[in-house]
Amino acid sequence: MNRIILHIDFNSYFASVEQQANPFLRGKPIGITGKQVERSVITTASIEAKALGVKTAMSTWEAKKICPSLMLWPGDPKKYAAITERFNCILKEFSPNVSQFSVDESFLDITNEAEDYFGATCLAQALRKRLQEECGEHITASIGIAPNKLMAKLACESVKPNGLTVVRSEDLISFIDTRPLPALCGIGRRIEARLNALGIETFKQLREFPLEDLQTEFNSYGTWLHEAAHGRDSSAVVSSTQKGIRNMHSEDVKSYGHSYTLPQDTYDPLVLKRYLLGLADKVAWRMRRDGIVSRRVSAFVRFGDFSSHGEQRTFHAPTANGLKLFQIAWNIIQPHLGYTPVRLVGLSASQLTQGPEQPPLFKKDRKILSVFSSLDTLQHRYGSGVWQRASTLSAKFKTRSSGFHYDHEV
DNA sequence: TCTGGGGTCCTAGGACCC
DNA sequence: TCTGGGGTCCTAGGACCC
Repeated sequence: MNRIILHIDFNSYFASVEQQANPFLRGKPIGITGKQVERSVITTASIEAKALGVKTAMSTWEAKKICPSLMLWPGDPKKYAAITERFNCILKEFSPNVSQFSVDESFLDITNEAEDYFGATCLAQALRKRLQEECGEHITASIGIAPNKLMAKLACESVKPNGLTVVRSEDLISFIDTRPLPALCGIGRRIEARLNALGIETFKQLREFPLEDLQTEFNSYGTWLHEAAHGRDSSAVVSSTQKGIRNMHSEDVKSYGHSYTLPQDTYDPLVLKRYLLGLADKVAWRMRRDGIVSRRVSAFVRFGDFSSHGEQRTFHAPTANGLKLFQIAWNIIQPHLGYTPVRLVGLSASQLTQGPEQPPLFKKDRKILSVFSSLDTLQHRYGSGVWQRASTLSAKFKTRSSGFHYDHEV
């Protein structure tokens, strides 16, 4: 049976959320950035900013040069995620099969709800109306409808902003042929260049290129490209209704990570330890919240010259203990310090399994664990940021302490 | 005077086991 | 004195997405 898949993508999401919340920002070119506005990139440009040439991933410095009237606004990822949670509740009113693809994109399998493409169009219009009522007129979405996820996303991409495109099975090929290669989710800069090198510049050429030669060049990815050029994609919309947004990660998420660009590049190991421990605690808290433990840590630094270094370590007793994650991460990073100042530190935990950590052997450690359990309860109730290790406070607060005893503190 | 922060998947090669 | 074949686990690195 033919499926009907709907892809929805919120236009200039972070910028629209800010404009909806703050009338002063409406109609103005704004760029949402990372925490350190001056050392960051544009994560989302408002529609007005896009019209003036500002693009996602541009450095803020470059964006300002192109568009001097651009207002830079540090983003608030937690706020956006909370709003996404509300959107997802609305989407579930329209189909039980909703799969969140990113913070501002979701897929819905509406085969049973819509019955045919006319029904699908009506459903899409009703969905959009419902979203407007709930979230306000400044937050708009584009919708693509097609027989599979890949094509629904391609359709959605073709009508930004605020459009609705329906591609029926019989129109798939002619539709694909109107799109450039990089419009497909899965063809990035490198893949495009390699395709071009084979003389492939359009989907028609990709379709006609011998499958075996594609496989020689791209291995299994060659098969995928071949299928995509024919408009085929059999992947299912895997619903996350059972899990809820909070816990949607507990089942299939593969890693938990955080990274942080420092306010200034630094050589100071104490400063780096402070941030790294903060990141480790954030990662550990999310794991405990979701009932997950990890047995692999990767840590990385980016230096002032933008070279970077990272390594992974696997261990055999899975943990969700921030201090343990930190210690492993520090052991990875520490040997590489000292020659070039550090710009960014990051840490990620993977090889995840369900379940509580093995209770520690020693009484002292069990005591620490119970303290964390209480802190987790607090954090659950009042949100993250409700507690912080003394050692992760900025330097001026710990001038009287005896330095940084990361293995003795709670 | 420069480039965020969150993820996923794939491949290749070495170690190790049976 | 030579050295199979299958499988898993681990690390490094590269590509992609938003």
